[in-house]
Amino acid sequence: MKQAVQKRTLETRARLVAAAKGLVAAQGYAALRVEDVVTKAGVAKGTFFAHFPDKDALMDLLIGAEIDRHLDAIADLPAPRDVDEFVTVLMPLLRFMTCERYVFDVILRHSGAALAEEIGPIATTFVRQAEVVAAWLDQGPFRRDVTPDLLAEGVQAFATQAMALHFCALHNAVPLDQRLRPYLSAWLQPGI
Amino acid sequence: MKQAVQKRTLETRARLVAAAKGLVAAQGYAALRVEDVVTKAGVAKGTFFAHFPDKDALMDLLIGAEIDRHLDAIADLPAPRDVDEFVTVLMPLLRFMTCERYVFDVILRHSGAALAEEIGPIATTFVRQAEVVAAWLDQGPFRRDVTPDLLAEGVQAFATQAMALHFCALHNAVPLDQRLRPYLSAWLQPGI
DNA sequence: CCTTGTAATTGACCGTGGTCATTAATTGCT
DNA sequence: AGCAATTAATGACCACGGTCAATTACAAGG
Repeated sequence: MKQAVQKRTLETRARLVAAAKGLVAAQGYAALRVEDVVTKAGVAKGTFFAHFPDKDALMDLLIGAEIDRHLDAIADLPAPRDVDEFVTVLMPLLRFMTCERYVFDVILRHSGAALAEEIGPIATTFVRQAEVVAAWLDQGPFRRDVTPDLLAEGVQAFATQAMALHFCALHNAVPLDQRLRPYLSAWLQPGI
Repeated sequence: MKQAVQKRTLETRARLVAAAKGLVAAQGYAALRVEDVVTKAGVAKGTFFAHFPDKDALMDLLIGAEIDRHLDAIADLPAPRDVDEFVTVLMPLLRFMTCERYVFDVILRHSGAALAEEIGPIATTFVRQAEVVAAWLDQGPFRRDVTPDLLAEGVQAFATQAMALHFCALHNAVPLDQRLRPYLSAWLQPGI
């Protein structure tokens, strides 16, 4: 007979997550060390891995939560009326996704799981993102020859492309939004 | 006064690369260990890092070379006449890129550098790939309202998206080419 | 063919993610 | 309360990528 989850377990997990959030706030994602997290949480190293399969799973959780916060804000907004507005509305989210090279890498690694059975926090946000975008696209002055779902997938593909290129263009600094706009014009309003 | 590169140096590097290629052929990319490479090459561990900044740089080299082989084959082919042919021609390359989850991750990490000053082997192949594709697009029955360069970037974006989704769809197995075709139809021939 | 400066090589060492047998805490049952 | 079964926590240990001061091989000038 299966036993219920112990209260202690939830507390420990909460302490680990809180410690991690504190450390990230102080020094960013890339600098996060499992050792530091367990020390700050006051538990042994092994305990961490009893709660998370690996460090990446914690990152998935932390970053997924942050993306969700941005999506909450975005979902409340009215549907954008053109590509410019579209990009503007998307920018805060994209800026977070590119706040650190490491963060973008984690997102890339986890976003792909969007169709798998056991999807993680980041993958879930990608599904949500596609839903929000698809809903917008249905209301705006955008092409109708393909389904909103396909259009939304394309938006994700171009956003990813723009973000990936963003990281190399350090010198040659084209801002992210300027990179994204021509992509989305061509994708959402071909021939215009 | 700067001295010329010693012959010994080139030999050592060649031995390292050869050892790595042998190991990859035997056990795949993900299982490659620096320790094994240096043992097989008959040098000390430190030597490896005198020749490559890190393990990733070796991977960049090995995978970049393999992508180049596929591009060589592709570049010789006549320009595809429609989307179906387009996808068919691209498939061998995409299949290699997705032969291992690890390989795809390495490619993602390095492809972004395509515009940076010091671009690595994989990033170089992405530039080449864009050139080949852009040349095709100029000859086929595809949209002309945007530049071939932009179209080619879009092809890369959609190919990446299709490959990323490919890895989650293990159960839900839609083949890669079937996933790519609707993307490219909508991108290259809107309204048809 | 020795001397001297530079480039290449070495391997002990470190940091960090991750494992696992052992120990401690908790719960359910009588 | 006492006992057995289950779950959580521990920390010594391992794997593997990467570092660096010391050593060796090399090439050029006298």
